[in-house]
Amino acid sequence: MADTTAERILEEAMTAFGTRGYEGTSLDDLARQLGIRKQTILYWFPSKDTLLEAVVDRCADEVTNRLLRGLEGVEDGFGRVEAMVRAMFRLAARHPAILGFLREVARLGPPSSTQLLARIEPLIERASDFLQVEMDAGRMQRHEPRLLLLAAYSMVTGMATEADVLRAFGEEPTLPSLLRRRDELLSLLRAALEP
Amino acid sequence: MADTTAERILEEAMTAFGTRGYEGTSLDDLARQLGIRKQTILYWFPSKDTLLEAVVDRCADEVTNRLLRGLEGVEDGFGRVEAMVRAMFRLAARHPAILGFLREVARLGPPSSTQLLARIEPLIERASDFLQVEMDAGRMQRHEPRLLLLAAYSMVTGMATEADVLRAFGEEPTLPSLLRRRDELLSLLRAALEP
DNA sequence: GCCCCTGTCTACCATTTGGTAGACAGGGGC
DNA sequence: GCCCCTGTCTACCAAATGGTAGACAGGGGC
Repeated sequence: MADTTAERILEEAMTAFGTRGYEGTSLDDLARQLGIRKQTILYWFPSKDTLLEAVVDRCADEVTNRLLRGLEGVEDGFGRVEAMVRAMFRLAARHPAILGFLREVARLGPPSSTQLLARIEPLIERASDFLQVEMDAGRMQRHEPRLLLLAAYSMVTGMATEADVLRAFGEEPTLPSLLRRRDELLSLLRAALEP
Repeated sequence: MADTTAERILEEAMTAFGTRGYEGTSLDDLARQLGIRKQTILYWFPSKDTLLEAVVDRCADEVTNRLLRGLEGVEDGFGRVEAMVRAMFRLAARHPAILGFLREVARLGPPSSTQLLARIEPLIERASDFLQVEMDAGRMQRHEPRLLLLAAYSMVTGMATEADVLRAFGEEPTLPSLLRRRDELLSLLRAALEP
């Protein structure tokens, strides 16, 4: 958020990597978009790889914070699932490229994907444990917790991004449409989870 | 399938584009992997863009055929949903890169994404109509048909690909694991759709 | 035997890319 | 006033990339 040069570079790089891809983004393009020279980027981040690592870290932080804040004060069973979905869609609305970046990192594979996942794994663990407890207590229909999470994650990233695919499915990349998609996804999850 | 040079190039290009990305794949790499020279590729496909278009067409054909064949003879309500999911997972098992390629095309945006979607749209239309009929007849829980399709599509591509993400969710990229993911996804869909 | 057509290759080329070397501006410490 | 440190820039560079031009091998038609 601070308007330092390094921050501005990170922000723009995340957007660019998330939309045009890592290999599809040249340092010169990035610099032009920022109104600076490529060498200034290389001053702050000694190589393109280093820049990617930094963006990954920043992205992990943002996702983590957003999810944790979304969960604050929400205690009951399905409410917590709903809170997480809402948090992710809020993220997608405010910063559309971030989910695209997540997907790009997954595609790039190690070492970036390993780095990102190491940061996110605790969240997965926690969510998985929570689901297990709820299911054991009979407050949710039984499913494999981790696979359920994977399915939910796929749905969220898919439904929040993929502008062109959306168009084929009759959706416009607008905010009201995004909210409709969120509500539909919640309705699906509710049908699949509530007893 | 014919072992002509053009076919071999298309096959290898789909795999490469789907795993390393379009910009991440150079014609020289591609040629090396095929044991030929780059100029032979440019003989069959006058430019990299042209090659991409051809791969998109081929991919659309393959997905269409696979889905239509999967649906043959399956008439009852949820059975058709299940048949489509099974067909997609069969595709993923036999040709893992193809779903990655779908995703890559979505990321690349127009004109490739437009081209692909124009070919697939009839399928979406048909599936959407079918779901609407089933819901109207009370044989399925009510959801927005097109959004439901989008969610299902996202889940399938997400759960069938993303090897590294899978690892974080405790899944190995093996065939038995793939089948477990398929069954879990079907169980989710069943819970959300059957009355 | 000759010709031409198809398919692959060698030889290049201009542009782009990530990265290095070093000039230079400006501002604070002393 | 001088120094040094920080941050940005100009000037390059070697490698890689998509693409062009054209040589060449071989096989079928006649």
